[in-house]
Amino acid sequence: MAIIMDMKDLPKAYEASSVEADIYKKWEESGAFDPDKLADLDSRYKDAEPYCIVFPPPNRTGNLHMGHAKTVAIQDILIRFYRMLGRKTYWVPGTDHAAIATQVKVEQLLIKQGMKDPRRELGREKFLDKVKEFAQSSRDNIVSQCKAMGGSMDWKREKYTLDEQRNRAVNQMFKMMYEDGLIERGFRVVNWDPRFKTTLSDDEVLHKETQAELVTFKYDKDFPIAISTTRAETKFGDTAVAVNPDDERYTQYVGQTFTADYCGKKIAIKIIADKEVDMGFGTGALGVTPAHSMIDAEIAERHGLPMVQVIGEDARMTAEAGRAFVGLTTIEARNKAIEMLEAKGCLIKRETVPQNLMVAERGGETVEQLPMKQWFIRVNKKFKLRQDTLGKWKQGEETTLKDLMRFAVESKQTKILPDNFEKMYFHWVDNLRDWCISRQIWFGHQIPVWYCHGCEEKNLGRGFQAASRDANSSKANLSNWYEKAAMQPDFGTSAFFSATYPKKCPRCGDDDLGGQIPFVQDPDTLDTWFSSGMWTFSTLGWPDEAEWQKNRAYHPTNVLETGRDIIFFWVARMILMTTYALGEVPFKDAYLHGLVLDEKGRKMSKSLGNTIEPLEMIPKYGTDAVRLSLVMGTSPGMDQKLSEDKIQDFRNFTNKLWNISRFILSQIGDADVNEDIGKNSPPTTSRIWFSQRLKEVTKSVTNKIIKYEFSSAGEELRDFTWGDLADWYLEIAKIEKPRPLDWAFILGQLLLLWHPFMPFITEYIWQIANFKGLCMLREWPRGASHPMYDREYRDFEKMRALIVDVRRLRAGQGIEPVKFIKLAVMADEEIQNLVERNMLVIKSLARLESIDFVDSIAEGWATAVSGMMTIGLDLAGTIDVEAEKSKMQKEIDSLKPYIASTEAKLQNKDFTSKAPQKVVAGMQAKLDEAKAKIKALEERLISLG
RNA sequence: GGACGUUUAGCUCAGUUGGUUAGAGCGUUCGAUUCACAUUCGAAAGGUCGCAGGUUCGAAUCCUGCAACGUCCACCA
Repeated sequence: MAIIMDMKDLPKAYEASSVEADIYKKWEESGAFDPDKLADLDSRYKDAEPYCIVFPPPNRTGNLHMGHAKTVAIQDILIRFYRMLGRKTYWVPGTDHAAIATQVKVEQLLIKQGMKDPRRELGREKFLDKVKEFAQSSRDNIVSQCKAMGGSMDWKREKYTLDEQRNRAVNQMFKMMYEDGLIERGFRVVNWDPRFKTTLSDDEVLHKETQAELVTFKYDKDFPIAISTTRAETKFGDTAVAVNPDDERYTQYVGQTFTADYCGKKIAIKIIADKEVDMGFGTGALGVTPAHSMIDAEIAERHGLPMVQVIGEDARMTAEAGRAFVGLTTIEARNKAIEMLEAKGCLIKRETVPQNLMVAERGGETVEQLPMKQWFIRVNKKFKLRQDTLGKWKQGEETTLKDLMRFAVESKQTKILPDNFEKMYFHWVDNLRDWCISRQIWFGHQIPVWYCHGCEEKNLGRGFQAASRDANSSKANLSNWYEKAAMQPDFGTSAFFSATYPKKCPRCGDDDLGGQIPFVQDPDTLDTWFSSGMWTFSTLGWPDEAEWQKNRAYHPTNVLETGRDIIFFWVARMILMTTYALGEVPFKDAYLHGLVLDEKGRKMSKSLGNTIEPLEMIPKYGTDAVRLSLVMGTSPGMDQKLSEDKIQDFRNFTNKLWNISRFILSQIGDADVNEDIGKNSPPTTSRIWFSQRLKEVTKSVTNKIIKYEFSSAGEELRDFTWGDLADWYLEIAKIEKPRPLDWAFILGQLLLLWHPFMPFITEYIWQIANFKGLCMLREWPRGASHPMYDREYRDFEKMRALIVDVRRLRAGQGIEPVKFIKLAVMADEEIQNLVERNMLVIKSLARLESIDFVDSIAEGWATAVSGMMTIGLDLAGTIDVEAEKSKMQKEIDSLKPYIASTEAKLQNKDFTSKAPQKVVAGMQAKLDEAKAKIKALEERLISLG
């Protein structure tokens, strides 16, 4: 780092971009980011209490945006603060492979480069190589951007959701959950994204408001009941019509089965009674399509109805829809079916209704509901706990994942902040359905399950779906054999791991195929949130015993700090995984911050062109300014609007701090800042006041950071720095001239307090000042509440009021700021003493030639009246007496209603008896002051005639 | 359809269990430039706290209703 030896060489403006990289390097090389090295650097970290945060791993999909920058800024404040407080801080960095998001991104890049169907053209291996290459370069970007933001993570322990150790954790978790019956493979209706040809979890499906045509019809002319639908093309798959059991219109049909000819396809429809059916909607009868509706599938399950799939994975009609429809898109089929119904006279009504279309979160493609064989985590299933859990359940007791998730937050073992998010969390948990965890994409943790090829051969034609999508693994056209085998207790989990899958299939045996039986791994991959759900403990080494035990003290982590938008995706799933596997919560607090929006309140997006890029702002305004802009003026959980102007405002503040420091450094001069301590500077009113303010602000800021009130803490510090220190104490000190070591103390404390918010500039000045060691490792300042009603403290406020009154009077009378003029003061002895003691300061700050104590203000002088004194400024007879009088009259008039209403309150016995004494006394004091003021004003008016 | 949130100065937002005449930053207006900083300094103007009721000695704050905006959840087929 370029240490500037001569203070005079310090530039007038702080040049962030020329110093930040060197400072970061210095921190990193010191080893202070590594919790195990802290004790070597400072003995106070020996046996210190751990403080751990896992950094929400950014997706390896490109660069970081302002939301990430905000995450780094807030967490770095916490980490630096607690490190300075003496905690053994461990901030775990890492990245997320983000499965589908990354794969889709790379696919689009390759298409841009000219490929038509990259996956088909490259094949699984080569395509994955491309994805990995991209993921690696994303990772490098992410790391360098976190560093640019000043993030003090321990980079030596960087983790990746798709690295080997995380893969072991995923496999272990899968195995445990499978053994406990919580993971199962089932044939169920799932959300299917026809564009990317993969399943989606419920949370990855959005609902978009649209208009749809609701048609009311009969399957054919002879069918007794009319139904309504917006999806006529699915009706080939109907196997029942459901009516409400109380609906008398239809009771006669319930239990009967009719055959109908629906647009050329013979269908068998059973009439069933089900309470779910709303009698008031449409005809009161519901066509049940078990294969293409989760709700209908549930009804079908209750009534034992068959399932007929009429839409395929390509979102086109299957052969089950009949020869005339097979191969049509859903929209084509819908229109054709409606036409045919109309032609046959079966169409009763067409109307337009609002409808929610299910759409993929990524890509916006319409999501189909199809029956498929997939892997699920069963959230409502009872299982035996592997260990004592959350202080409520004993090992071996039964519960459900849902109950664990609920209790973790209900018992406040995890506190969600701000707490209104708890309500949303409970609502989500209570309505949670089984989580479909298998995906038909290539990038991710492959499901750790192997199938017997031999058994597959025997089951040709009923192969599982993934194979047909996978050009490279046609041989992997495997089986539903697995699930049968899995039901055999002796098969159990032995097929899970590549090293341990059975060489001999218990079903086929060697003889059937005359040799070795090849086993093939399930080609599907896991939902990316499966691996990120384990992030707090998989990053600490689980399930590798040695490393996990070494890091055990960091878990539960202290706080999970992340954007409010991923509370369900991530926060909830971490609670699920962790309470299940460890019996404890993943983090004590979950602090959620709001989204960073553009200045008009819109989401930032590349397509809108309204993004503000951290990488452009940092060189332009400095990292510290960017960090402040993301923290100040925000409150927990609330979205924030960000503009470049705001960042610029905070750049101005960093420059203010720079110049404050530059001035103080010039006062310190050559003094050795690390040598103490002769006698203190004389205890003036200002000095005592300032040192009390410093302690008071320190205490308050400390408490606020602990309570996650970063904005409030930062604002208090800013007001203190800019207002109390720069505007007042510094100006006063130019006259009172404190000793260099007192200056050094003030500068040191100021830098320490600001360090968590503005690490770069504070460290830089710390080094310039030649303070000992690194700012980032010094002890956090100790504060104190200032003694209430302390005399010097109040004296200073009076003096400040006097100076402001004079300035106001001068400005009001248009007196040139450079001109020194005479002041007359009418006040009691106490005030006179105060003024005497601080004569030089007051004269200088208020630009006064002299101050005289008088019994009355001379006639040609301008006056200002406060409750404690009346002052007069010598205007050398230029004053407009009438204007002066009317100004005073106005002031009197505005005071009178206040006095009247306050007196009324104080005479009200209800008030004086019920309100606290402090409030009554305070009001009385204010009233007395106002009365004194009005009296003085009136006297002055009389003296002016 | 359900839930949650927001509504305070021209703009962005504070306002901590109800308590004295509601605050800050930016912007605006007026004035200032050798002396740490014009990325600055001094001063000023600007608000019936979304609307309507209620509770209370006292409401921006608590309760009820309404409105506007926003977010999340949800397949009345």
